[in-house]
Amino acid sequence: MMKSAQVVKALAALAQPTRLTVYRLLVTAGPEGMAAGQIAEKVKASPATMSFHFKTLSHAGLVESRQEGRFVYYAANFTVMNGMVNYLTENCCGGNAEACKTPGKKC
Amino acid sequence: MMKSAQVVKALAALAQPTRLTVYRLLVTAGPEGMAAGQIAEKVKASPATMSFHFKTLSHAGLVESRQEGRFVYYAANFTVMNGMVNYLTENCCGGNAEACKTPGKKC
DNA sequence: CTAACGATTTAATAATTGTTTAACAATGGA
DNA sequence: TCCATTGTTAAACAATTATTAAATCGTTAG
Repeated sequence: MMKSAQVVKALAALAQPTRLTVYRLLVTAGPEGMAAGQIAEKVKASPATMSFHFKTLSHAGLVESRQEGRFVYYAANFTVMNGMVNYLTENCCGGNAEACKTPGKKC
Repeated sequence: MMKSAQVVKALAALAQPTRLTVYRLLVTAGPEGMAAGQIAEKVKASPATMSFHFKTLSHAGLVESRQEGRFVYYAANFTVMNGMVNYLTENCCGGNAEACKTPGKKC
């Protein structure tokens, strides 16, 4: 089970428009990821701002990076996000799915 | 489809230790929810602080409230969280599940 | 080696967020 | 009605966060 502090960190990392866009971009890109500059261009942010955001996402464990020549590639890591979702939905309705009267929710 | 701004708001609402605890408490409590004071006692926060956090969660659409006598009951609303999760995982690996090499991830 | 390119770091600033205290509603029992 | 109970609101302050500009680090082509 993921620790509360790590979940908070992951949620905070995604709770920012630029980072949320970046993360979704990387989710779509798949395991190969994208180069930092390529992402920066897509989201229209300066290199320094991007580095700041990448650091936040990395520190939260949501993305991983690898150097390839002069480029740094970033790729999404789904493990933390899955852990986050599981943490949030744990013991829904006291573990009793039938008690869950919220329409559209599959406990 | 949920809008980016709303997803950011929901993520930000959950990206705080006290609010995350409160939300999980309400997820476990189910549709009946819990009284504000009962929650405050559980998470050891002052009434004013709780009101501030409830407002943040409500404004994000993550919880709903109803008055019952002198008590205000709060209950989790799963629709926004489901929308949030769908927004995050949309188009994983370019929509090609076989391209998803991340272990443990079910695209 | 030198210069250009891609990205990160640092320091400074502006904006946002969380907590506290005190004052203010609203409800219901005596 | 009076008063205790339950929560919310408002103002002030400390702490955190996002952005910018300038300097720096690594890599590779010439």
